[in-house]
Amino acid sequence: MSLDGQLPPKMRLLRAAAELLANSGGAPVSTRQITQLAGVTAPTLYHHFGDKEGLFDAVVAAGFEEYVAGERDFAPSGQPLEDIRRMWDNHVQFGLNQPELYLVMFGNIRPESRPAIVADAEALMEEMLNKAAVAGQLNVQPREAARSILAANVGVTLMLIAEPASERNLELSTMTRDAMIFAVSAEPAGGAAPGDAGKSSVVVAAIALNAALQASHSDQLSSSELKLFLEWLHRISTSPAG
Amino acid sequence: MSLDGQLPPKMRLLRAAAELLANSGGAPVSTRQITQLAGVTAPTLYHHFGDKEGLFDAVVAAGFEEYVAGERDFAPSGQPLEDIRRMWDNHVQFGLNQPELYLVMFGNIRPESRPAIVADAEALMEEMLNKAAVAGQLNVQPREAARSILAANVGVTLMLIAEPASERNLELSTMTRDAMIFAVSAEPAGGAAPGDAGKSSVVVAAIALNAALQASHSDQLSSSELKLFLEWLHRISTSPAG
DNA sequence: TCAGTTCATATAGCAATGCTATAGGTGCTA
DNA sequence: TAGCACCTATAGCATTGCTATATGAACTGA
Repeated sequence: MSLDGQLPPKMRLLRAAAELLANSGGAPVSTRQITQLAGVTAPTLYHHFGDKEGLFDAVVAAGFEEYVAGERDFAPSGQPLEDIRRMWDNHVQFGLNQPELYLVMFGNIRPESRPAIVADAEALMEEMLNKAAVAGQLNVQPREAARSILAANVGVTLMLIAEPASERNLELSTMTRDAMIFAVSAEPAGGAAPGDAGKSSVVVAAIALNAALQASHSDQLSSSELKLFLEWLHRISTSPAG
Repeated sequence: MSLDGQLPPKMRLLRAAAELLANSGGAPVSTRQITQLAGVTAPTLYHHFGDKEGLFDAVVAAGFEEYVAGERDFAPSGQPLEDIRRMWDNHVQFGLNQPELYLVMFGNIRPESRPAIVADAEALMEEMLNKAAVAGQLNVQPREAARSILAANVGVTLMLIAEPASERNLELSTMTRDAMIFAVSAEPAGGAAPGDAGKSSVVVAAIALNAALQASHSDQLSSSELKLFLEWLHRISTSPAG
């Protein structure tokens, strides 16, 4: 029942935890199950990982590597928004392929304590959205867009995981995905802009400018400065004289 | 330390569980804490609720009543989509006001076992969206729209709960909300339709027709029938002769 | 009035959980 | 070989959810 007898105990613990987590079918996984499968006794676990949560965090870190690899492993298509779509789909697929791991990563929410993984995922998406912003394809700041899209992405994935596998309808995902991307994009395939339809191309240009500044590592506008900047631009673009 | 000595033990257990849950700050709540605060011993709990989860479900049911009351307690504005916005905001506010309860209700996801509460919330939103559909304001079937909007709504609320209270930015909510509502609505304030911009008013009319049939309690189209129906309509509306 | 039945609560304790105080190897450097 | 740091095991603690069993109370039918 022990796992790969010759690996170091730390690795065996990691693998055992990952395997049990993946096959637990939602049931909680005990430290005793893990240590037994790893062929190790309890203090070894706590020596290496401090906590049960510490061990799980380590498993999650490995899972996150896999997730990030999936998010990066397609060549940039040159159309950043298309890449965002693929990121979304990859996110959902990762969640459905490894629901237990996904739930540990994204479903273990506690008030006022955000899992580090969420911040990382946001950064990943923001990075991609920055390219869209530089290309003048974004309606809002990349950070806000990333947060919004990721929130919807997580929500959809959780819903799909919660559903019986036979009833899962990926249309929920694609529909929500396109809605979110359309909402943040400056140039929809159809024509007009969403929501407050007054958002002019000046705003888009300003966001693109800020993103470009950020990409060039030069001094950039603070969020409050950008807000004021946008306000001025908006006033100019809608003034009778302008 | 006991709670309202004269209420029946069942009620005392419910109140004790609710109170501990609300003030636990995310820490797990034990049955011993609950029974002690309720001034009752363990078997009483299991006699009335069977399970710890059974007790929590009962607490959730009470919380859900409150939630539903919030969702219904504003007069229909005559603009269903505006009511959907209020439902969304009420949902988020409920989550932020009672994060622990919310997490038990919507955050306790397990693979392939969807909390009953989610289905109820979906039904609630679908009901409202039906009015929009009858009014010809919907781009997709009410059920799909409800699922999509609710998924995003839950995702956003979970994100906001996970954030430190000081950093919470409700713009994330309003932005995502408007994006989702815009995506499912037939007549955006601006002009064109989202995504596949080819969706004609014929589709909207068909959805409105189906919703009206459903509301009138007469025989309605099955989802597969509707799909075929829509396909025909689409073919007609895009045919050279039409 | 009183035995019988049912409901509701208490006593005491079980198995499983996460975790740890303490001690025992094991391999290195001096 | 002595000393030292690192890693692991024995054994056990407190807490967890839960229950087998028994006791009390309230009602029912004769």
